[in-house]
Amino acid sequence: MTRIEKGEMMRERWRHSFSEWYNEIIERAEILDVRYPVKGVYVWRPYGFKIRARVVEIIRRILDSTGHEEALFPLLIPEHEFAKEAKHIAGFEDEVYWVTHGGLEPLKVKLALRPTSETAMYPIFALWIRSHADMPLKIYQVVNTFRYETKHTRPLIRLREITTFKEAHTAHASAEEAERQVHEAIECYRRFFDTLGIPYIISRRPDWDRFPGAEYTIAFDTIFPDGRTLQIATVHNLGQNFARTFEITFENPQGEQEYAYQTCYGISDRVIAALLALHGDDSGLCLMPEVAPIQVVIVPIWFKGRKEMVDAEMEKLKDELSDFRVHVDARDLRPGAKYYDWELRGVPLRVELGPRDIERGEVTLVRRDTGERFSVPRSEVKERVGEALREIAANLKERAWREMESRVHEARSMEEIRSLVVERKGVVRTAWCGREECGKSMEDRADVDILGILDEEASGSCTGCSARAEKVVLMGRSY
RNA sequence: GGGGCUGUAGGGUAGCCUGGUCAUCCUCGCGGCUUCGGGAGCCGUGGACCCCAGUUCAAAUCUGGGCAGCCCCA
Repeated sequence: MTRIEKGEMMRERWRHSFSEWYNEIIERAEILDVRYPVKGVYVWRPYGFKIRARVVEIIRRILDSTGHEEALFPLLIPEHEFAKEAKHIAGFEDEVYWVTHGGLEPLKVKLALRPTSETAMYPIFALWIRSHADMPLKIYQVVNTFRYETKHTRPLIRLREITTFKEAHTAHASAEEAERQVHEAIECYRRFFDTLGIPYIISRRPDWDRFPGAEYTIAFDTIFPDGRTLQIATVHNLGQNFARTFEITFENPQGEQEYAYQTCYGISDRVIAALLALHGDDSGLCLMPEVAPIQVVIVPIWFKGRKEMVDAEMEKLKDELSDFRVHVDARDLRPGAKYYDWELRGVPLRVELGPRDIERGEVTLVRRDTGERFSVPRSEVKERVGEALREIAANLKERAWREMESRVHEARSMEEIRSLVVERKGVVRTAWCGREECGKSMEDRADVDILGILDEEASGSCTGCSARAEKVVLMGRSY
């Protein structure tokens, strides 16, 4: 049996009862406690929180290295600022939480809990920016945001409190520079998802589905095992829309006042949902070594009369592996119970150490992703563990990409689109004439959304109206 | 947006239709002894009817409301 076949066998329930798998694993692996008594908000447990912290560190590293600076803006936004940009508020008004009282006293100015931070940041950007020399301004923050979701909430996927919104906001002295910033943001996010081994499809959202107040929106989507897509990142070119509203002006080199050109982009908790969901299997999580709180778990195999010898060796082994995040499981449980436990939690590599290994001068390694068990000489353990972790990361990434690509289909008729998506086969690529009216009609007739327009040449005729095709679009059902 | 289902120890459940005994079983927690190369065994022990109101001699069970969760459709 090949490694790939072995891995596939471990994903029956993951693939066919994904929703059930997801809910169960999130809780059993101690990522979140979903029992908090408010709808759509959840508790990060220590193990999940460590994963979250690693994910945040990766995006920080990427943003810091590309000239972004971290800041922190307030959670509360006064109503008069929030309401300034007409399209923006229209897009959010039915999902904003309002603080209306201080104690028993009604507030004179209602305060919104940020659903996103444009209207918190931009009045201040207007104070910070005076000349072209103050730009580019590239600010980001990692914060919680609130949205009164009316649809079915799901842990990390549809939240009322997004706990880990990584939002960046930039301002530039020209439209061209803002356009370049959009591309830089896309490259940053590519690196981020590549590091996490999360596969993605990049597309431009149709005009009727862009961010409220944006000129256009570029989105990253991934595909879950149930065939539904998950938006995992968006990048918006705001043009001068917000700058006009918030009077973000600067003096250009010619000495004239001009409105700033802005972009913003963000990634929510959903990236963690994707990270956990896409790399799992029937035994539980399968964490990328980069974000695993424990990369290597050492399980001692004790026998009567030889426990001290095993423990002594185990201490030495732990020191030898100190370059990695190592945990020694010295609990008074049978080894098998520990194996199941750490597999559920997704520890990428297990090291078993018993009398037999010690006699042979070896240790036993077991890979979480493939289940392979093999012995390595004790003298090479550090190198071999490092090598195994690298292979696991590469395999997880490759497997996730292969899995996602198997859910992308070509369709040439409305019926084909409909049946592929309804049968939960994933998403479809199809040709479109580019007219909004036709696009919306395609969505209605197929009962499937147009997710985005791909950056590809179209050929043939539009699947919706038979006119000449201008675009290739991605259609599917999303979370 | 529409519809359906559910809430009983930390987790999973039986009981509810047809109101009445010490609320069932598995898992789990704690103490102890023996064990340990894929979920250990034995002994002892601990822990629950979502909340508020109503009906009734009597409510986990019936009725209404609230809160929370799950599923399906748009």
